[in-house]
Amino acid sequence: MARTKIAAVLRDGQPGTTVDVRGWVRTKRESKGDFAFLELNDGSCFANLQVVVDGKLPDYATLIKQITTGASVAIDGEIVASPGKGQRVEVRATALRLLGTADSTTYPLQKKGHSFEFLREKAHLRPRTNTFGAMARVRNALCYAIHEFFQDRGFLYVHTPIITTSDCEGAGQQFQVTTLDIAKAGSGLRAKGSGTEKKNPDAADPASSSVTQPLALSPQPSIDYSTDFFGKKAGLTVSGQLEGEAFACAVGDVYTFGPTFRAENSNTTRHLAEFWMVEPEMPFYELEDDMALAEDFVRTIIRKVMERCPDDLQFFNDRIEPTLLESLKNIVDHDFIRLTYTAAVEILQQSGQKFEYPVEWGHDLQSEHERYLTETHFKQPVILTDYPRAIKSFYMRCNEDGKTVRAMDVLVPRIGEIIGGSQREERYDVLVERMKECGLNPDDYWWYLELRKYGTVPHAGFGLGLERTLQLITGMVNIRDCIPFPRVPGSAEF
RNA sequence: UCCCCGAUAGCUCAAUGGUAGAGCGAGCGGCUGUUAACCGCUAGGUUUUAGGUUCGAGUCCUAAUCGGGGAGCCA
Repeated sequence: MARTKIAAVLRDGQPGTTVDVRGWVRTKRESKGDFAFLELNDGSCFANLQVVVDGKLPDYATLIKQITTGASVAIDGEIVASPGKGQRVEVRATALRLLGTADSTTYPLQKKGHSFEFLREKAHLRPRTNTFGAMARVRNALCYAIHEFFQDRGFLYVHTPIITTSDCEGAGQQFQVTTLDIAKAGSGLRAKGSGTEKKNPDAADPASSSVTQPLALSPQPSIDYSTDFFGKKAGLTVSGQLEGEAFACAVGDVYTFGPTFRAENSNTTRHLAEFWMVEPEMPFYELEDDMALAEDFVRTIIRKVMERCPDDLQFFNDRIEPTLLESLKNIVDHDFIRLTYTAAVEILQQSGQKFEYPVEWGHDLQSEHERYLTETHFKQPVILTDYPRAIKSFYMRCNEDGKTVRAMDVLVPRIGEIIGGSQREERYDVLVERMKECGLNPDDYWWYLELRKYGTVPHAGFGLGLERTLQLITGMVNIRDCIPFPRVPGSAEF
């Protein structure tokens, strides 16, 4: 008999038919001597399958004692209508095989709730819990919806490199990739109190006195990268955008969807050192087209996950965030608010709200400002555009006012920025000037500039953080619970 | 990286500077077509680590480590 998944049994199982089901025991309720109930879960759906094990089965007394929370079993049985409440059908076991025990005195997952902090230390076992099983299915449904959205619209899925030698992607600190002998190269910045670190060569450089301290190895003046694997300094990608533009300016609408790495010492509920990002890039798009796509994208993928994972989302609504379904429906059903950065600053300044940081044109908006706009003022997602050029990246198209760029951020309640995008600067001369203005060397971007030198076109794109989207969709507070095995500063176990 | 808070039984948490406890989980027993099952009993501790103050420290002080929340960087 072929194994049947529990989702299929619960959805389609007809009383009178026989099945082979396998999975992990969530709980056992024993009726002395007579029979026992097993709650079986195989991850195929949120619900457990109730299995009734009769006391007359061979070796019942021995087996049932060894079947504890966490044990794995294979069961042949008959589907019967369930006389009890809570399930349409259940399985009456005719044969029971114990595949693996889980010693109840040491198995970490008990028949009770656990804190997420505790489960993060058991990342290999937490997918066996309600919350993380649901997260895995929602994450899968979300990724499916993302591909579907772009494929339906004729976008090409392109693979941009994970390893890059363009040290100048401009989106954050890179992890270094090297085959050089690290042991001889010095200690990382995380090594506290080591006297050797006092003479950091960057310490006196005002350009590096940003609030973000890189965790990557500090460059040693003596290192000759021409002897390294790629013949020059290499790192893990912080964005596939620049390479994405190369393909957008050749084969039309494209998107990338892959892992992204930032070696920033960010310790928040919204940051990971390794995360997944979706980056579409479209030729002949201007900012308005970019915004329209981004909005359609966010609303569509949320709607599809709601359609495909109703049980999982109901669980998140019941146990994690009571306003979840309401807020998701609000996003799906309403147009996003669109306004310029300048207009947003005016709203904030006239709000009468007391902010810890003052609102001033030219400064980037703080978390509290973004939250006020999305959670208090508009109570729905907001797309802000035309930010001051001084606080945005070099590749964003300059407006005629000389003060702003064609940038757009999609802000959502609870999470803040979920999408960052822009129309790209397609004018060669303007881009070169802008690079210099940002303190970059145009020579380092020679191939990126050639995209403007030869057959340049207006184009635009954006990036969406997958795990932040999962925070939005599931209501989970900490982004570390939205990725199977989180990587954050000081932590990459598993 | 900065600010704040925390670390006590397997888990979640109590405990005036003076004998370390509860709930849940676990083990055993009872009861029951049960479903966060229920009832009783039992076991379970170098109070994160290293120093210090004190007659005496889970409690006060210093440092380290780890964790959480907030901020910055950003997706």
